Amino acid sequence: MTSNSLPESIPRLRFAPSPTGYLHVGGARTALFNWLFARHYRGTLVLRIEDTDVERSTAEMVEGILVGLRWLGIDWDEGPYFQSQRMDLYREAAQRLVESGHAYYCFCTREESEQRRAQAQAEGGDPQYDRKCRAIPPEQAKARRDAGEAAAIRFAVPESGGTFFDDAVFGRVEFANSELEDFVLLRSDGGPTYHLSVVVDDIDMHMTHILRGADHLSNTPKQVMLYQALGAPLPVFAHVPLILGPDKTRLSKRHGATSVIAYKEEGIVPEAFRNFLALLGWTPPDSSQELMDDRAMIDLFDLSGIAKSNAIFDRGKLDWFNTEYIRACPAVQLLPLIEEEWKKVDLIPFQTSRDAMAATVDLVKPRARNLKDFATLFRAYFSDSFDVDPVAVQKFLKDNAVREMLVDLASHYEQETEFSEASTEKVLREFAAHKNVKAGLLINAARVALTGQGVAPSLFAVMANLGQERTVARLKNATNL
RNA sequence: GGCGCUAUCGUCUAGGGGUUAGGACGGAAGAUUCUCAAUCUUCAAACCCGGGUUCGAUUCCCGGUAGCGCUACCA
Repeated sequence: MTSNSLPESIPRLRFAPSPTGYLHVGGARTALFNWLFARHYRGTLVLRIEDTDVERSTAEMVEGILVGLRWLGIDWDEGPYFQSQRMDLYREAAQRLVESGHAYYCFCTREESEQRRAQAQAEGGDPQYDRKCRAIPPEQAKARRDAGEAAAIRFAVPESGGTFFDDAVFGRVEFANSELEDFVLLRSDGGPTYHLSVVVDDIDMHMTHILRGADHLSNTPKQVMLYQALGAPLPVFAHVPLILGPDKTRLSKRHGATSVIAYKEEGIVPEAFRNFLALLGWTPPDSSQELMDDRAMIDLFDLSGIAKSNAIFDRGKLDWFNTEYIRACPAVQLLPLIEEEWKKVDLIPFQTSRDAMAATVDLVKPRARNLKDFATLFRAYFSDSFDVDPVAVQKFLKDNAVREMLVDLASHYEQETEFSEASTEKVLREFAAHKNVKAGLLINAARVALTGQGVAPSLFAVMANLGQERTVARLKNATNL
């Protein structure tokens, strides 16, 4: 292990996912909190991959996590470190614990101990490991080891007393030691278990704050014992309540998307997702402040704002954040994301300049719910090949006389030398008066012909944006819808 | 089962010994009439239950209940 030479004033945090192939929502929120905390206090954020379970760890599994973090916009200062490359460290630590009497060799096979566990439980007894091997004298254990007998290393939990820690969000949490079994530190194959590798790494990497999901709350006393046995100071523990599905059970695939990438694919803007996630379990000092950019979240983030109770993932609220972000975001910033959506549907916009694209994005974005809308609902604003919503036709364009009036109107527009929002409106209203129909009738009908949709921005703004040529062509096409 | 944690509108939450219990999302109604998934206005909607402490508990304490978590040679 390296020696601790870092000033205490610089917080060191870590996000330590296991390589599950994708970044799930809960992990993303944990990562975000760590990131917000680290940035707020100008600390260091370390990424560490907990891949001690070799069977479940592949490069692709790791990549999935990184992809999720990158999309979310969470960066880190150190790492990624891989626990699989630090095995010696864990073995050494386990060895030291045996030597100091804090741990012992256990020769029970997994099957044996499981069998005895099951039996004890069946007899209504304690299902904990029966500590059989704890009684083996150290010299004898060593002899058996030297003879090549396979053994795990178990931590020797004190048989009485209690272990406590002061959690930054939950306060003091205390456990009776009798509740804790002699847990395995090092498997008989020489690989560390989670408890050993986390605390060895957290000590070695000088972590000052452990911000993680509350599912680790009950595990923490074991880790506290390890810190103590290893002679290391305790970091600040801060456990964060879990995110649940709408049915109040743990968020899982049953609830739909659990990978953050699924939200990218649904057209969610990363900033909006971050904002939404941050407010799941955290509230800024002014609780009425919900829409926040990264700067505001970083400035305001603090452990004191973290809730104790679990939160339910509310998709509706996420969509609201998303619409708010799209609306507030300048079109030029949105454009790269929108272009990705266009690519997916092979849409090549007819606009000849980015300024023109941006202007059109600005026109339609108040009605956008997600990025996909720009390639689907709003397709007609960027492409001449677009679908016409049959419901809209039914509602506004079912009358043949109206369709013909649109064609008639088109020829009026064709002759205009000016083609602005004001002039197009003037022409249409005068035309309607002539025909003795309500302007609204024509406006709604023209909307469908121009955009394929029953919902759109102000019609004349749409006309001005589309330009004279396209407006005329689409109106003339009204009889074919 | 044991242990731990939690409990305010449907959801995210604020608050806190005396409040009309606040905000946001969602919902409902209305306005606008050039559509609405835009905008504006209005409304409905909560302190889990039972004891205790107290002049007074939603708030503090205890118990219950419920939910979640942990209880692996997974992380």
